[in-house]
Amino acid sequence: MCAAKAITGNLFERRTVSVLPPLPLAGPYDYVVPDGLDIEPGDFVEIPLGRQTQRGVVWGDARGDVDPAKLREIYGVLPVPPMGAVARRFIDWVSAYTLSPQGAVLRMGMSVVDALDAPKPVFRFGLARGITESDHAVRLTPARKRILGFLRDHPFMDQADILRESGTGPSVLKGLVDAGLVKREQMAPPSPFSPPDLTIGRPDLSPDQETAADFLCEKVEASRFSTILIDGVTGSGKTEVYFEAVRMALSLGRQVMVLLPEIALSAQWLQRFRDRFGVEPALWHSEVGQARRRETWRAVADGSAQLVVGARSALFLPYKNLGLIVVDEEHEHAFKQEEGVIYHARDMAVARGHLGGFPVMLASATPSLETLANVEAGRYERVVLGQRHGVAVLPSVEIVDIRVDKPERLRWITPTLKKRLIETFAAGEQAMLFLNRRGYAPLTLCRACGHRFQCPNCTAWLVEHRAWGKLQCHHCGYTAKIPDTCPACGAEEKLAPCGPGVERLYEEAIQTFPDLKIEVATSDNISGPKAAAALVDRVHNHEVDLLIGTQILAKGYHFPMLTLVGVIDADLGLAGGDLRAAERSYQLLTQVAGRAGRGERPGTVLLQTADPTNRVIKAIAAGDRDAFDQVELSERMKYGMPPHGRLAALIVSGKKENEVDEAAWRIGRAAPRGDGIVVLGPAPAPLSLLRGRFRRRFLLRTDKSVKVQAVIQEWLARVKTPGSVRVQIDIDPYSFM
DNA sequence: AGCACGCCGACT
DNA sequence: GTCGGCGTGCTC
Repeated sequence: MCAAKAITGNLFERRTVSVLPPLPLAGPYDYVVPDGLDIEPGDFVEIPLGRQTQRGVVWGDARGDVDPAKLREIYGVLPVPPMGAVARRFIDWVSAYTLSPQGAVLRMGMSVVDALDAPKPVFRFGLARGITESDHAVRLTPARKRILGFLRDHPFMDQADILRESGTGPSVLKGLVDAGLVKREQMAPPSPFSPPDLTIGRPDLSPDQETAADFLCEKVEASRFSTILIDGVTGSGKTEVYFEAVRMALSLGRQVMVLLPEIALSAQWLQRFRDRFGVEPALWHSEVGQARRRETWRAVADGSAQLVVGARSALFLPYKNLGLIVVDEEHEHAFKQEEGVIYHARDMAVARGHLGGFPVMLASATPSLETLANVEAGRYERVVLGQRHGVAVLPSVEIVDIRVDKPERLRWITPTLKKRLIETFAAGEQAMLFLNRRGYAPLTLCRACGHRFQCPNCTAWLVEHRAWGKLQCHHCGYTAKIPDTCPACGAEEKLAPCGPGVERLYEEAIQTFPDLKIEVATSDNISGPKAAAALVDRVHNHEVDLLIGTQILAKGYHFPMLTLVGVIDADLGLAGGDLRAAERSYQLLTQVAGRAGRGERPGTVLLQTADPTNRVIKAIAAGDRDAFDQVELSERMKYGMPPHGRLAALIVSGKKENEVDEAAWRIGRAAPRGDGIVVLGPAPAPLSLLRGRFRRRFLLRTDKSVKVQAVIQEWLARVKTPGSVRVQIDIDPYSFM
């Protein structure tokens, strides 16, 4: 306790603390603790800020960097469990790592505005003890008798149940309460999350899986920080194995967080969870509604939500005693947040485990090179699950050279793929065509003048969506009607779609296979868990013969009768100068390939490519992940790129191009120099115009030993940029947009 | 993030 | 002449 508090009577000796509101301020602000208020670090408090009332977290001692006369008093403490010390240190750490304000990080875990209010009281009614009806001169009407009778059999029911069961109105109940025959009691609101059932026995595991599960359980029991890669091919049963670690953590009374990419599509994962633990986990993702978010937030804070399954933002919830994090599909780029606070959830999860002193498990069939490098360096441990569980055999992968095996004009299915599709359908099996392009055609141009439809806000083509009759920008959401005439030259009926999207592929498929049930699945028509579950049901019930879709089909699904996967354009992800293009493409295509033959029937994958000698294509066809990883790692090594060196990006953006250029030039002049530091730029960012903002980019490449954050902070402190120009910092960039 | 202050276009 | 657009800056 602060000594100043003891000295009463001196107006200037006040107790002061710093409070962090969930706002992108430079840091926590100092406040005065009113007399008699008991305040500890971590408490959620209500504070005045400007002319509004804000909420924040008591961060620690006052900073004392502002005129004491300016300090205002805290209004009071909010009725929620305080934020733990580890959670606060985690926010500080993420803030320092990503170079974002602490308040911006805090905001990600305080997005539920009203979760901090006192929960609305719950009342229960029961018979007043020691009082019999005859004791009182109370008229016992039939309605009153029904209520009393019901309460005798069912003590402490809520009002709605009593009234429904007794067929009376609220006034009758109130009359009984007033007469003293029934008492009303306020109850703590029940937690919406039931504790997992830990008595369900371990499922049958293969010897491999048993060994892995035991190893993971030991790690959980040790209650020490460690990072373990669960490395196993698609279908090897990674989920079942880490479920055993989850069970162990739960049985030790610790909370568990499982991070999944694109949570909306994990209906099958949830079913497996229900089967293993007999309850619903607490879900946390963008589609969870307001009321449920509020409940979940509180249940996480008070510990009654023991298992949280979420998208990356679940990292910042105020866990009461987190003891295990699992990052499933750890290589997924969906874990990288690209806006606001820019971070990679997998890396933050490892940091969270480090601060909290518990294990973090990363699962993948195609681990990221970063993670593999950490395994090689001994920082992460690894368990390997070598074989597909059960009888399923890995699919065989064949390359189809589209330069030799040419599709017809304006067609994309090669004769070989068509033949295999026919065979598959004849055998009563299902097939999937994979094309990672939404819409009808990625580009529309005028055959008369060459005009191309471009987004007015972004450096990007407008994608035709024939289903909506619209042209759409996939970066900013801009849409326009498809005109009849060319807006540049006025020519009629000269607009031509260029290249295929899934809609166009669907058109080709129904012409080729008019008698089949064909369905398209993209984020446009399969949005949310319900739509995904319905699709899964349709495929299972064989209401679909041929599934055409984008990357949303790549992961997680298990369709036993799906035996053929055709990748329409395996070269698609390989274009462009992106550092991770090869890795990403390898991972995506491997995941897609994993959809084939997961049941008893073996699967086949056909990769259509114009470059059969490409190392990514060859590696997938050979099924040789290690060889691919080694080549890719040595390529990265050659250029000092991650995981061998460190990378950070600065994006300078603004609405006026000349201001952005001017600011970028000044930042460039102040660029750091030194051993192991290379600055590239300023260059127009690959999307040099995005959502109406002009963008210039710097890439900072350093040796591993360099403190990138400090270098960038010193760099930006040397230049002043006008308020109209924004500088975003992306530590460990993934997207090069 | 709000909310106010402040300086340029279309209206009563 | 104002009403109001959102650009810019501040909140302990």
